[in-house]
Amino acid sequence: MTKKPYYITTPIYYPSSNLHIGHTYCTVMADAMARFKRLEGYDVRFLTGTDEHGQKIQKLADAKGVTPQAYVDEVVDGIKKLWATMEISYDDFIRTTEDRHVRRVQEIFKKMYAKGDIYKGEYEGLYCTPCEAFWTETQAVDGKCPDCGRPVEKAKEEAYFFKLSKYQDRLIDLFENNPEFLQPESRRNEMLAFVKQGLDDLCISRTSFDWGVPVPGDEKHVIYVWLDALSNYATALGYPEKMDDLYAKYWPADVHLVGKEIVRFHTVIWPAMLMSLDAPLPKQVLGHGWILLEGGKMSKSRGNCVDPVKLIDRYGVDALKYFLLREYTFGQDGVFTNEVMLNRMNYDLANDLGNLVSRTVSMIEKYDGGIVPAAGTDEGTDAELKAICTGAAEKVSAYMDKFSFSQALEEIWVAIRRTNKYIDETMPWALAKDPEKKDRLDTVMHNLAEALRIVSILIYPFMHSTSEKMREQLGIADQEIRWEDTFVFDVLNGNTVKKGDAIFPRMDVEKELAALEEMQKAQMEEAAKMAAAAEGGAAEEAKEEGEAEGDAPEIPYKDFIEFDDFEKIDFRVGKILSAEKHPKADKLLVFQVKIGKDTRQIISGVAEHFKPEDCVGKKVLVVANLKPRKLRGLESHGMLMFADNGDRMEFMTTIARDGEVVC
RNA sequence: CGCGGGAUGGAGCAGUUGGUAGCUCGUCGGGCUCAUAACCCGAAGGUCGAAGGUUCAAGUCCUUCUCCCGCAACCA
Repeated sequence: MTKKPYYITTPIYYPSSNLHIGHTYCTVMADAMARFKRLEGYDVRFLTGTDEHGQKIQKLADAKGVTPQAYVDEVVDGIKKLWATMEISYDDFIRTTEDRHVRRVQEIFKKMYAKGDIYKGEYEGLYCTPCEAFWTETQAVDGKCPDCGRPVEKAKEEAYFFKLSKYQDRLIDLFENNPEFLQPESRRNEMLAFVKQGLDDLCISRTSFDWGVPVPGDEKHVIYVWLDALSNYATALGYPEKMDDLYAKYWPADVHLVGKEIVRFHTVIWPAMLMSLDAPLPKQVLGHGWILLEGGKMSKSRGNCVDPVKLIDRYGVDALKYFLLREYTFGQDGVFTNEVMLNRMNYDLANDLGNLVSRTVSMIEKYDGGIVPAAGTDEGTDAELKAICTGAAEKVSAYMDKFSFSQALEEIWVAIRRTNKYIDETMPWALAKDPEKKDRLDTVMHNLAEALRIVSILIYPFMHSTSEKMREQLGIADQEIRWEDTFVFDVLNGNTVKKGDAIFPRMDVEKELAALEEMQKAQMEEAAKMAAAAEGGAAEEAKEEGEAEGDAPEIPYKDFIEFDDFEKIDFRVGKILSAEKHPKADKLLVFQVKIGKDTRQIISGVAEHFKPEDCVGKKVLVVANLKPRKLRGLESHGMLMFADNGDRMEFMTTIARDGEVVC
């Protein structure tokens, strides 16, 4: 009998820094699904990896004074270690810098070129000369380079384009006729709207940096991120050079699991690429939500980042995995707090499951000398217990098919709670006092052991170590774990249980919260230190603390300017007479600033950082001769100076008198 | 009218194709002592953001509105 293939992937992560709990979340889901499908009897292939090219990596490496390869090698090493710690059961880990990938991406490029879907054109964008970087209109903050803050200008460079627009109709068709292709459904509508808006051809090469896969036959170009990165799902299977082995078996992928922020690339660009290649499309793309912290996204510079390794050290892999899978509903954002996590671990793992194992094994040891008795005659409540336990697997499967991890686990816990209840109903301690009821007592003990045996199989895909611990205590560690064994009861007989340590010790939530807070404080202090170090010039130190998404880019020094240039700036002390919100902009504050005899209006984008009333009366540093400019209808005559650490801003205050010159 | 998401008992969330509103925690009361001060039972508590509409029937479909949250715009 040949097993049905099942191919599941995570995104390939960008190793610009260490990963946080969001990446962990995604990978844990993929792992649970992979393990689940294996247990169900599928021939599973689970792919993860890293996307290692691009300008950002090149720059980070430069700043650190190492080659890009050396830089990514180190980070990737860390990522692999994390996955080892998380016991992630991937079958393949692809790195886009690997020869197998580079070669195959070039083949893919050639194929698409031969098909006529790639043409050479001109890429027009905003160019920052010193950084040698192109930015889009939206990336460039206010006509300035987001990296160095210097002005960008419109520029063109020769580039290759993919005729994405050619596939617009087929993509619309895909979304409209294959509701399964993209889940959850809300995302599908979003993408459909996006595609219907009209698609631009996609720029797929760059000449402004060289850390990438060279364009075959035109080596001053490197292939730009998406063509390179998305291809991994196929190149990892050998496509297009070796199609008869893994590719033949596993493509098209059953599931690409991705974060909601990259759904677009996976459901528009990737399918279009495959259409161009005349290759089958993946069966499904699933966009999961984000794990948010109270008060917004995680940010390492704020020090409020959740470090999965620290949580694992403290609570164990299984507890963390359980929490992630149980607490959040797929596709939706969820909020992470230590308290929620600790409570979840206590209630479900320690109280319900751990305690159940503990009390059951104790009783079997006490009443039956540790030997699990054979099945006896059914009575009263036994049938219901059996029905729930043997029926759980089917329900779990149904939920797993929908990627409803949370509900799948809930279903397992229904069985666990029912088993706890069963103990109360049957009152073994009372049975034990009456020798005539020994048969009944044995039956109860047998049934409890059976229930736990089934639970141990059900939880295996989610918490395999815990499953193994349970099976050890139940005395069935040497038996193979098979999904079909959850459908039957009455199989244990005569095996010896052995009480061990609590599989999930109950935690003192108060104490743990305090300890975690302590850790977090240390983390924040460290972050602050790093920031200080960076300001002091040790920019490369801070890079270690940089993070993947949503982080402030690290700030290199600007190029030298002439003294003449410096002299052009007229710094003054100004006193803020009044401040109010800009009526037509959320982020702007309108200040009336007194500089000596002169009072003028200055607008700053700091409404998120200060309440207007808190600004009044401050004496601050002002650039007085900046050319006036209108901002959403109001004129600004100058610029207020702030210290900015990325999250928090401070006025550059002074005790000097307003109007005084700063030199 | 920039795009999108959300609004369900005190808190956090589930609610598949429309058919008596569920779960966990918390609260109150009770039971039990095998067990990790754990377990079990019962109760209180919701006009499912508001208003209309479709339907025999709507948290679930349609329209309008209010309020939150991302992203986008404004950040001299």
